[in-house]
Amino acid sequence: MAAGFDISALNKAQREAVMTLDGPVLILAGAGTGKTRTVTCRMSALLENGVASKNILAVTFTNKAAAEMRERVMEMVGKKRGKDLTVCTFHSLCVRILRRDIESVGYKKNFNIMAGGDQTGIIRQLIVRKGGAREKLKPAEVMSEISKAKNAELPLTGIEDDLIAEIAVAYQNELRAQNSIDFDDLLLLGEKILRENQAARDYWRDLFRYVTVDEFQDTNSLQMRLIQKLVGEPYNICVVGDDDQSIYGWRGADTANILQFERFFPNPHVIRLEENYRSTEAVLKVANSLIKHNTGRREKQLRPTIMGGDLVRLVTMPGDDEEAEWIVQEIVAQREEGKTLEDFAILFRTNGQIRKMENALREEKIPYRMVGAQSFYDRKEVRDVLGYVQLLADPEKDIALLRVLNTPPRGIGQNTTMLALDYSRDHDCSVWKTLIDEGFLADLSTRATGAIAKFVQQVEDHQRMLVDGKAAAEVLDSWLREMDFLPWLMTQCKTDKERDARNEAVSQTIGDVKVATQKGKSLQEFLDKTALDADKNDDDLDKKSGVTLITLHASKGLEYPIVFLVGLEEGILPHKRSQEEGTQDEERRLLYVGITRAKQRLTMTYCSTRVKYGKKEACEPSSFLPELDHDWIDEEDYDDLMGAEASDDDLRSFFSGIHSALE
DNA sequence: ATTTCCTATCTTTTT
DNA sequence: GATAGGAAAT
Repeated sequence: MAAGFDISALNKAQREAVMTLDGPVLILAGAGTGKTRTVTCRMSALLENGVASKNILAVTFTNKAAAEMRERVMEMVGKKRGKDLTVCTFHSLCVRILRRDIESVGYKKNFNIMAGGDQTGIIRQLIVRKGGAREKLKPAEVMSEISKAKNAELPLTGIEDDLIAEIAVAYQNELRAQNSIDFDDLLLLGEKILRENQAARDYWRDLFRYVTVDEFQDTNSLQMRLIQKLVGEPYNICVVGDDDQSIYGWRGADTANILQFERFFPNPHVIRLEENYRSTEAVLKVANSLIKHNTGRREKQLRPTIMGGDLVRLVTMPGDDEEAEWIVQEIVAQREEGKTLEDFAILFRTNGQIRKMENALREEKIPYRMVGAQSFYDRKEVRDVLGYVQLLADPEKDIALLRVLNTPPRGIGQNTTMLALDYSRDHDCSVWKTLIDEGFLADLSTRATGAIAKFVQQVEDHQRMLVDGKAAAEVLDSWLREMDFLPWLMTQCKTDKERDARNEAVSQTIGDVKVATQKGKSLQEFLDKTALDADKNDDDLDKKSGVTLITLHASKGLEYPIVFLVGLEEGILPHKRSQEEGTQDEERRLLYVGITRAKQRLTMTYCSTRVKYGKKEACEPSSFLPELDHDWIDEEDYDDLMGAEASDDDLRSFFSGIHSALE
């Protein structure tokens, strides 16, 4: 028996989960109840009981969660035995299914995954072309309608708004013409293959005999259907979830799936984990008092194992400046008590709230790490570099070609680009083919043809270097040098900080190419991975030290000794939009998730004023605040706190500041 | 064709 | 208060 796998360390319910290996299992795991531990132990138990690692599949929602789960199982059973485990997201699972059999649903094998900015770009173009610009149609709205239709298995033509339907159909045609699919197609086609192609279904069912789905409350109906197709008798499926932590309703997640589960997979073994090992009683009392205001949830109580604890603090701030400054001061003060920066997390509802906090931290020279801000792969310079990689792999991918055609500027402007695009459409060929087409070049000015010839030459030269066996990363690097990409990029930057960040991003991308190709991956495989790896951040987050700044959404599954939950104002949490859409329950769950991240200390703040769009506006306290159990809350006011501290702590730290400055 | 300067719009949350 | 997209100037 491998070390590290100790069943006696588990409680009764957890042990039951670990020992029930066959048949459908539904684990209802409240926040902080040792869910990950239970699931990883259960997977180790499967291995202990002789199930081959290649027959085990665990599906998660983020790549990060997948990596973490894999690592923890490996720790328990050893690298060798866990080697062939499949732990991945729904989306990467579907990529595997599609790579094998996509031809049976009418796409070519070397399909392309369309995500992020490229997707928005296509939609934006189509909005302009179809005349949606004057209706102020937003790409995000169109995308969300398309996504809804796909997830509900409805035809795009059935979208209610005629204009959006038209754009949606055009969008799908565009993707099809590019042999590209988007995130939703990934699931849609994966499910379709499993449904229609019996050989494929048999193959995957035979391979994955034991399936685990993490964060089950976040599955949408399409993912649910996919699971159904993937898991056949004897239904060795285990799902883990908590309806109180369902915060992705806007992406189609449906807690009804937890109920559905019992219909699709008969007589599941239901196990409830309600004993919380993470937070103090005070934190849990407040969390429970909030969540019980939601209707239609499975009644459950998180039972504390750590009794008492500091009262939850609720501090009223005059404005968002003071909020940021005060929190930073708190961190400084508590650090002196021996806490490390990694113990602190600041949680907020919207990304717009980050900046003030960042500035305040930087002023005090406190390092911080950010989660859930802009995705690495959505950065302009990274997508440009990836565009060039795509060109090396296949110049007929129009989107990539158009993206870098004049980036950096090389004399192929809007006019020429539009002409090329029209020509390629008329002749039903790729833009690349157009650029090397005599018939097209004949009508252009010598200046334009010269610029195009030079570009085409570059592409061909570097493709040849690749064929000649030169490493892809080197080819890419020399090409970027040849076109003075970095110098040009630097001129686009305003600050040194920006220059550093972009420089770093570019060299990291080149490094990523190097690593991937050294591992024997093709360039196309590398590009696929980047498309799915939306949660990749600048550096490995865990390696970075400092205070964590994180959105409530991104914080799910994480825990911190000391949590600041900021901006508890009506319109922010609950978000203004949720009132219009009637989704306050989800906002309440979001706050619940935030509260239950805290292990020891929780401080919530709200501001009487906040700067929005550069204008100071008055704010109301969040309507959730009166719902909280005030027996466990200590209400404080910024002015009182500062008044009191100025005569005491503040002065002391002021003088110690002077003291250290003189040293 | 490219740069620069102005203006309208924006803020949920993400695989 | 940033940023993207458009008009005007180079």
